[in-house]
Amino acid sequence: MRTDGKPLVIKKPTDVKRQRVDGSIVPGLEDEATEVEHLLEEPQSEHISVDGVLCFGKESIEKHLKMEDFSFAFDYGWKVGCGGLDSIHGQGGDDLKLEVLDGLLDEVDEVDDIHATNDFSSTCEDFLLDIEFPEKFSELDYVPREVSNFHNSSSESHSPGISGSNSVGGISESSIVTVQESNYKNGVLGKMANCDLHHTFGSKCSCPDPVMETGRPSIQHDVDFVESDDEKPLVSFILSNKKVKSSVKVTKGGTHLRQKRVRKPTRRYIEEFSRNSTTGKKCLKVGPKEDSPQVPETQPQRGRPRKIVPKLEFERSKTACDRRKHQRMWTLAEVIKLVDGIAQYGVGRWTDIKKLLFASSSYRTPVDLRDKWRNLLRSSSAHKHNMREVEDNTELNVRLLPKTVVCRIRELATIHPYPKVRNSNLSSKQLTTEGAPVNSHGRNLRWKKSN
DNA sequence: GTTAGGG
DNA sequence: CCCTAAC
Repeated sequence: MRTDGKPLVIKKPTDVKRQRVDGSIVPGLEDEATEVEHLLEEPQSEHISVDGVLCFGKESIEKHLKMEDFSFAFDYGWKVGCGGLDSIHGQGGDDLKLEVLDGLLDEVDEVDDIHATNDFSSTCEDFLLDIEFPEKFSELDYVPREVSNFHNSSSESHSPGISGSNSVGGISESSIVTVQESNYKNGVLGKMANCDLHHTFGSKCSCPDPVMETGRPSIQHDVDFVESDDEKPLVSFILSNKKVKSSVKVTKGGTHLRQKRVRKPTRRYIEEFSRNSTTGKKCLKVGPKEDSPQVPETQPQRGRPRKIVPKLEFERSKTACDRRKHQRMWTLAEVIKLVDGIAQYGVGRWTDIKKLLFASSSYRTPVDLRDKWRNLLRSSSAHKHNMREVEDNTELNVRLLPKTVVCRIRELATIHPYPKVRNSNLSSKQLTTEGAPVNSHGRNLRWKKSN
């Protein structure tokens, strides 16, 4: 409801789509409807161009589409016989809607863990049960729009109550339909919905940047806009990750939109998006992923399951400088000490070397020793191939080391081949000269300290 | 907790 | 130097 008492009257259907109040953007009802519909549907199109979408509001996407771990639910109801949303929006929004649709479908394809088919179908099942449709949801008598692309993407699952209001004439009063989908991994739906919002309204969206709101309940933007139409469809729409709620209510007096807070996109999404945008590849496959390399649910997980640590994007933007805050250059004495330690204890006993030789150097961890040794091996290995340059003190770090130290490193390298820096002359050996067993990867197996 | 390996 | 999986 507008509080100023001056309802806006918008005549063009496309303009009805959004009104800016309080800096927020109100999605048009039909867009909402489209969104809802397509979240419930299975991508079918083989190849959908999303040119308009990807370029459209790109920044907004990156900034605003920040949703992870979102479970998602719709809660929308409508009044039937009111002429539906079609009467409100007419055909004007179809183009935009298609773009939104395409974007959504691409999202579907991009995200790893989406189980579009199964989950959607199950969702639709629930949906049907809740609202007691006389027919199966997907079989409802939806009349597709004139645009052929709709067929490509998803004409089947269009919500009849919203976009095809005439087809649900059997429902005479508003029904509240709740579709709860908590099984979604990585909150695909939430992401999609969010994406959709900003895909759709990115160009006009001037609302405050809603990024980085992970895990918190959403801010609710109240946005009003007035429909010129007499009918009063009611669409409310809940995005919930623990009750994140958005609702759009369209009444005669106006529309109430409570816009969810947006989450940052997943890391994968960002990578995918940037990859596609940089390579100029804007056509993403939608539908059955025949050769898609990213089908995580079917990939056998090797080894210990990774912890799912929600990584925030700004964590990735740490500079290399920030990452190496405590860098301390290795001195020649330290290197010699390390070489001595390795000669004495062997490769791999980094804690021993640390305790015995670097006890006073608290800043040198066993991992540091290991890394340094790895670098020394790498350098000395390269040194072998570029002897001249090294002797001329041109390129490598090893150049700063005395020849004797370099020779010792190389000698130790042959004795204790480090994985992946193994010397060719030792590649066939299965035992080191100390008799330390080497596993199939060339790794020294741990041996007793009494050795 | 330690180590390997990748970044 | 940091991170993480594997052990």
